[in-house]
Amino acid sequence: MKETILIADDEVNMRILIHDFLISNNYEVFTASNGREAIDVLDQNPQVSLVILDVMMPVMNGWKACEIIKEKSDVPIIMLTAKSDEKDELFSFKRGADEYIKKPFSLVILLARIQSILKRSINRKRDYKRGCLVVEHEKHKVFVEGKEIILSKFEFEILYLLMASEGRIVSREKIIESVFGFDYEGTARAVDTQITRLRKKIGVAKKYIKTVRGYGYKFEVNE
Amino acid sequence: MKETILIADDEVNMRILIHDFLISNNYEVFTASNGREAIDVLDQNPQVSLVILDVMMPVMNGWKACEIIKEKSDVPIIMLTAKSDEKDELFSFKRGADEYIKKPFSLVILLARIQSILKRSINRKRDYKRGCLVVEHEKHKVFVEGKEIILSKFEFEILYLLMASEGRIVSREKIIESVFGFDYEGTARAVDTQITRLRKKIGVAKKYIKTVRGYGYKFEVNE
DNA sequence: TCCAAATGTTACAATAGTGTTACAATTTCA
DNA sequence: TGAAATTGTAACACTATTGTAACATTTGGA
Repeated sequence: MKETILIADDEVNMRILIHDFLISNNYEVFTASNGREAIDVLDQNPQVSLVILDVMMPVMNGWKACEIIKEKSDVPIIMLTAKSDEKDELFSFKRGADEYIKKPFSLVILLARIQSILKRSINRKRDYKRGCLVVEHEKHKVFVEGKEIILSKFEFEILYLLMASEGRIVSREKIIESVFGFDYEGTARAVDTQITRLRKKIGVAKKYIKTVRGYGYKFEVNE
Repeated sequence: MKETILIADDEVNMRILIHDFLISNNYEVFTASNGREAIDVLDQNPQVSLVILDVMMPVMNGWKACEIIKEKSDVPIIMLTAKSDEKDELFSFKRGADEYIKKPFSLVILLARIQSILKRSINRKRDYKRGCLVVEHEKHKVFVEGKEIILSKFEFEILYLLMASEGRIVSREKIIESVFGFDYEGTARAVDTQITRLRKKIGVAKKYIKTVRGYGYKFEVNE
């Protein structure tokens, strides 16, 4: 059974970006363009298991929506904000938000937070074990044949993204969008370099990371 | 581009009701009065992006039709039933239905489910199973008699295009436009070469790719 | 501040994919 | 039947894609 996530953001591109990313990671997704709408969708769909609220929205902002939602249910809430003001963060937590993510953020980080929260609320799996490769997201650790491997931030996130998309092709554009951030300006070849470094570091586990010529990369275990 | 929906229900009033409602909501609609007809319509119109099946129909009921349709492709299916029996619901899901709506239902609910499903499956390509040939779009894999075949990008895309156009002739121009891109500058003979290579790689499944002299190529399974 | 790690770009090598050509095979139709 | 049109296919040269090392910059800590 798929988990259902509700996204509320007034920027349509942001909604689509997150929506598509979550769909491709096997979630059911609803969207809303302001706080009022989010509350309506939530009333109609009690199966929603997590809410993502942008702080800045017309009609009803994220803070207010968060407060109202938390009065009625204890569905977990992630707040998104462009402000880096510490006061805002405190403000969100006081109103019951479970997580607080500053824009811009990478989708992989968002996914990790979502999985972390869902695990907390329904005992969901978030570490990956495939063949001789183990990735523990919370501890940010990677093991190959039981031996710990130190990866850089991007190497880790690319590996995590590929494993979360096991069996499916992940294009360079997708990797850039999800890992480097949607405002990344560089060339797609940077992905190749990261993949090369990742493969070198994980040694024998490199066999799981396959190149799909013309499309991108794919994580796959043949056994 | 309008989405196309196929409705199969033996009650003519119900067909007309749903048909008119969907037309007025800007969908393209086909209708069928039993499961057998639904499958025929689907075979003739691979662009159908969602199927609504009534469970109780003469000739071939909704369960059976659902099963047969899902064997060939993964087009989303909504089952309609008058029974409120829990077992039926389980039965439908087991046979691959994506949604299950109990009669009587409001058209607004139906529309909401349709939109939700189409949103989910937009940009998601179907998998095809024909004879000894299986093509999984998302995983980008091709199997002949269960054995995986590695195809290049163009070979894969031509095969996919032909299968999506099963039974109909696809001209070289169409293939060029769809696969090579509208700005392709080369000769149409490049298609012939790709077809040759494709046939060679898929071995026994080559019998499905037929040359239609003077027109192009056609994917067809005779059994 | 300084150092080490991380990162993106560039350049070049290796590989896989592709289009064209030429000729063979087949089909069409008068 | 025989010539013309169409298609099949092998061989070749050319392109595109990817792997990777090396380098220059940037970043983040001591």
